[in-house]
This record gives sequence, C-alpha cells and structure tokens, in this order.
Amino acid sequence: MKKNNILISTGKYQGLYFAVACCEDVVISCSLGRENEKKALEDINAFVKKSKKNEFPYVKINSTDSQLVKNIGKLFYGKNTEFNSLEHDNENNFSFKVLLEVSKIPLGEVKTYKEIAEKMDSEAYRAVGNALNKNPLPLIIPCHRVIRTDLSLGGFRGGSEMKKELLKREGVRIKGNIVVRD
DNA sequence: AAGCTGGCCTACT
DNA sequence: CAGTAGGCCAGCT
Repeated sequence: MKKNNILISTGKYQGLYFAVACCEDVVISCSLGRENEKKALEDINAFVKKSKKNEFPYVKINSTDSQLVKNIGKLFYGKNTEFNSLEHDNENNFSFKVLLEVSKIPLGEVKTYKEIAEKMDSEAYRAVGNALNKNPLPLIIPCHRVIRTDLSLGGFRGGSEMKKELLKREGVRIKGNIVVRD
C-alpha cells in the first residue's frame, strides 16, 4: 500500500481527544483517548513515522473522519462498534497474524499472550507482546484484551491503569490487578 | 550479520 | 504470596 498522502485529523469525544491517520479509504492508525489534542497527536505521530518504514495492517472505512473519531471514542468507553476486517499487504507477516487473532476477541472477554501464541502454533510469547506493543490501531485492534497467563494485566502503551479502565468499562471483572475469568 | 530488546513464561527460592 | 533468573522468539539495529 502506498503511504503518501497520509491525512491526520483529531476530534473530541466525551471530553477526550482522539486522532486518526487515514490514507485514501483506510485507517492506518489511531490514538487512545487523551486529555488534549497535542497528546493525541504525539500518540499518533509515533505510529505514522513507523508505518512509513514498515508494513502494518489497516482497515477500510466508509465514513467521514468525524464519524470515525466518534466510533473510536465509543470503543474507548466500552461500547461495541463494528469496523471492517483487518487487511495487510503481506498476510504471512507474523505480527499481522497476531493482530488478526487479537481482533477476534469479543468485547467483554480477554485472552492471554500465551493463548494467542498457541492459536498460531507458536511458542513465541514474547514476540506476541512485541507485536502488540507496536499495534498501530489500539482499540480497533483490542490489544488491551490480552493479559498475562497468571491473569495479571501486563503492559499497555497507555499504561496499565488505562488498560484496567478499558477492561472494566467493557464489563471485565478485575480484583486488584488480577482479571477474574469464569 | 550478530547482537539487543521486549506489553512473556516457567521454575524455583 | 513476591521476586527473579534463564529461557523463548520475531524484529530491529
């Protein structure tokens, strides 16, 4: 996919600022909810920079940028929103396969890094974490729903507090820093 | 091209 | 329980 003409827009939803980066009819990156526009932009610029060098997945859109921001905002607040399925120029890319597995986790559920690796017949647990660390589409690809095998939260770009909040809003039960699974 | 770096895991104190 | 050494493996320098 060509990545000239990347358009970044920002928007406010429920008091927080979000940024999205689009290229023609696809989203290539989005930010988490941030307290001001500058932070949202900082968030996304880091991704955009990387995406020029490497191949990352993207998602087709058929709405305006402002609707897009709103949908991402909804996700941030734990409301389900449908997005088109993930695409990638190289379907065999390890990171893409990780992200694809992760995008299948429904709202309100969690999976462990190990479970994701096992689905791919791999024992590359660390590599799974690595791939998620570079997730260019947080929320859309719900990497916050991936936790450690001992059911502790594990890391998150936006910090583990934010990860906890996101999961709670999706109805996941958490005691201390341990997820309760039934 | 050979290390280094992680959003990890297991096993052991 | 809590902490950690040593093992993993893909990607990046």
